[in-house]
Order: sequence, then structure tokens, then C-alpha cells
Amino acid sequence: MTRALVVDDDPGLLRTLVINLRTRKYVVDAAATGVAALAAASLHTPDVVILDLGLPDMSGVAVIEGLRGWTDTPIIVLSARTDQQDKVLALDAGADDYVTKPFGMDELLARLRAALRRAPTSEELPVVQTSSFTVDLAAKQATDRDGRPIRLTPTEWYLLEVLVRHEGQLMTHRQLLQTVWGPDYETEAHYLRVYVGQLRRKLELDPGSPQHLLTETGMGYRFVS
Amino acid sequence: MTRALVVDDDPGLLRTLVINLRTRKYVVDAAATGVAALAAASLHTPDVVILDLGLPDMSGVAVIEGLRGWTDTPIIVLSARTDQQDKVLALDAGADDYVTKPFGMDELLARLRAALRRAPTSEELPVVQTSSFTVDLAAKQATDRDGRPIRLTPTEWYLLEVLVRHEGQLMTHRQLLQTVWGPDYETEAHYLRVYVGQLRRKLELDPGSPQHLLTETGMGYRFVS
DNA sequence: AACCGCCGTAAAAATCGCGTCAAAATCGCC
DNA sequence: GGCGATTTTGACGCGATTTTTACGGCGGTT
Repeated sequence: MTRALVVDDDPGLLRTLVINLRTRKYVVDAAATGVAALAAASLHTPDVVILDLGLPDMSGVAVIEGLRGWTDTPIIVLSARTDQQDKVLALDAGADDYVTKPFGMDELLARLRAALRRAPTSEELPVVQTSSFTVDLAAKQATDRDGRPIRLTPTEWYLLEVLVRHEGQLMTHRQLLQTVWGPDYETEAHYLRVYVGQLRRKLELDPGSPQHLLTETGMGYRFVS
Repeated sequence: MTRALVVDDDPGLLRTLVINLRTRKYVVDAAATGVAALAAASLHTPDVVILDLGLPDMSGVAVIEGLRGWTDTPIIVLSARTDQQDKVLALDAGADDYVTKPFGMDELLARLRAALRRAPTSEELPVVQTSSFTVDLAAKQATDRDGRPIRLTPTEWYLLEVLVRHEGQLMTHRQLLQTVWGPDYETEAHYLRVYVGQLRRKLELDPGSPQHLLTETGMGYRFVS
């Protein structure tokens, strides 16, 4: 299943796009303003965004930047022939491709397929399950054995994500600190003790003898499922 | 599948590089700052890094050092003709190659292929197996015949790693001491007896008559699988 | 057979790293 | 500006690891 978000303030064009995409078996969300687009994207996490520049409430670039702040999902921009400058700015801001209006639906669909094909993020992010908790990387959600959500702070989540993505691998103190806190914190190994401890208290059945978030004394930590 | 990380603060150039690499079937991650680059590198463990010097937030050398702290992945540096001095520093810091801007995409791609060819093909499996244990260098994990993890201390691990990486070769006392303990410990040959003994007790089926961690009296030790 | 250099084992001593708790500082949101 | 949540910092006991010390065996040489 591929989920597309279409953003256009022209009701007629929007309708055409939605109908055509639904015919091609895409699951389609629609938005007519920049604000609505950002809200919908965050709610539905589409696999691709089709974005018309020149929305009433925000500049196209602002919308792209808003998306790029948290996702790498491909963005295909629609632009009128006169918006040459806007187009360049949009690409610099992080758009993946553009289509000049007027365009044929076939061309748009082809570019859409191409964008999805090369998107590295459309790779399935795994849901990792252990005997005491489950981590859904795509949904950014951890749940306990009964499926109840576990509340994690941003730092806790990021640390858990890095460990889970490298399942089975030893992650050195330096590597974890560099990834989660940044290069200036390489020596703050103490942060790790505090946060790993917090994760264990929230995730492990018996935080005193952890089964999945393991300490490798003097080296780092390792996640095993 | 080869994974590349491209780091450049110029959106136009970044985009050009990403598109060209994706066309060549690389899986590409992108970053515009040093901090983002280090985080992305640790999260995605690329097979090669293309790094523009002169990022806004960190010096190129700092980024290279940050990477070299935990990975040997090839780093190709992009530098303007005027950054002659920076270039030297970057190479000293551990970069593998450099390309002077402006450059042709063909040249960059050629150097990239060359770097990947030289590298001990990172996603290659550095897993060494013997009749009684297995060593996974990437995951930093040793397991017994039944796949159960064997707990090693940092010193034990580094010593084992050095021996395994030079499988079949005789490693002199001096070589081992210098690599694992540092240049000031060349004479502490006794450390080796203690730690090789510990490794044998943890890894060999019969520590009394070792099959894989062999003593070469008067000279050093040798690992054979 | 006694000596000597080298090796292996064991265990004590010294050092270092880890987990925990809780207070202080900071952040984010209203 | 105030409040709750989160991050950062500090202190301490405990356990793990490294270093040091001691002892015994093996093999070659005299």
C-alpha cells in the first residue's frame, strides 16, 4: 500500500489528481492549504507528497522546510511555467522532483513511480519485538507486552532507536553519544548510564537484570531481542 | 547495495550529487551540517562518505575525527582549490581521497569506485569461525558453538580482535602489546600470558591444549581457525 | 641432575566503570 | 512569567576489570 498526500488549492486540479491516483491504487489524502498539508503529513505519514507551489497561506518553500524538518519522504512539486525562481528555491529546500504545469497525468505518474523507487525511506522500517516490549520505528512508538503505549522522552526515544536499529551490534559509548547528543558530548558517558537506566525501568520486565538492553562494561551497550 | 552519505552545505551541489549517485544505484543519505553528518553516519553506517570541507557548524577535520573514532569507512573529501592547507589536514586526519572543486561527476564517481575497491568492503562479513567459537568483528561479539554469546572484557576483546584480524600470522609479543596496551607497555609480556590464558579459558574447548590460540615460544602468539 | 628462561595458572590488590538516586538547571508550553 | 516535563549534574556504593604478585611446570643446556 502506498500512501500519497496531494496538496493543491485549485479544487478542480486537486480532484483530478485524487481521482487518478485512487484509480492507480494509491491511498490518497488531500489538503488545500500549507497548514492543512503539514498537519495531514504528520498525521498520515505519506510515502510521497505532491505539492503545488503557490498556496494561499504559506510559500511552497515553507511547506517543504516544514516537512523536511522531520521526514525524508519524497516531495514532487507542481509549478506553473512562470515560477522558475520558486522552482529552484523549492528544489534547494529539499524537493525531489518538479513537474511544470500544464502536465500530462502520465508524466506525473511516471515521476511519482521514479520518486518512490529511489526513496531510501520507503524501505520498510522494521517493528522489533522482544519478550517484554515492542518498538515500531516507523510509528515512533514503543509498547509493552499488552500493546499499551510506553511514554518515552525525546532523548530516550532517540537512544532506543539507535540501539534498536543496530540490533545485535555493540554500540560504543562514543558512537551513541555522537549520534544522540552530538560530537561535543563524546566524553559524557554518564548520560548513557542515566538514560539506559531510564529505558530499562520503562521497558525491561526486571530492570535490575536486563534481558535486551545489555551493558558491555568498558565498551558500550547492545540491544538484543 | 552500497550506501553513501553525502555531506555538503550547498543545496544545489548536494542535490546534484544525490541525484547522480541515486542514478548509479547507490542508496544515498544526505546531510548539510557536521552534526547531522555524524548522526546520520552512526545511524545508517554508510559504506562511503563524501564530505565537503567548510561546513557551517564544524571544521571538516573535526567531522573526520568524529567518524574515525569508530569507523574505517572510506571518506572522500571535496575541497575548493584555495583550501590547500585544509586538504592536507583532512588527509592527515584520516580522509582517504580528495577531489578539488570544480570537479566532473565522472571523476568523483571513479574515485568513489576506487575507494570502495580499496576498502575491505565494509558490508562484507568479517565473521571468523572456528570449530569451537565464532568471532563477529562488526558486531563486536564472540559466540560459542551453540551461538551463545561469550562475555569478554574490553582488553580481552581487543587482543582477540588483533589476533583474529591477522589470522594465520605470527604476532610478536611486541606487536600485540603495542597495539592493545600502547607503546609504553612493550616489555610487559606477562600481560599477554594472563590475557591469552583468559581467552583460552573462555573460547577453547580444552584450554589446556588450545587449538586456535597458539603459543609460539619465545616469539608470540598465532590465531588459526 | 641442576640451572635457566619462558610459559601458564591462580588469586590478591588496585583501579575503574556502572547503576541509582536525587537535586539543580533548563526547556517548552501556556 | 509560571508551571510541568525533561535534561544535566553530582555523590556514592558496588561490582567488574586490570594490574600486580606468587608459584609451579616444561624443555633445553651444561
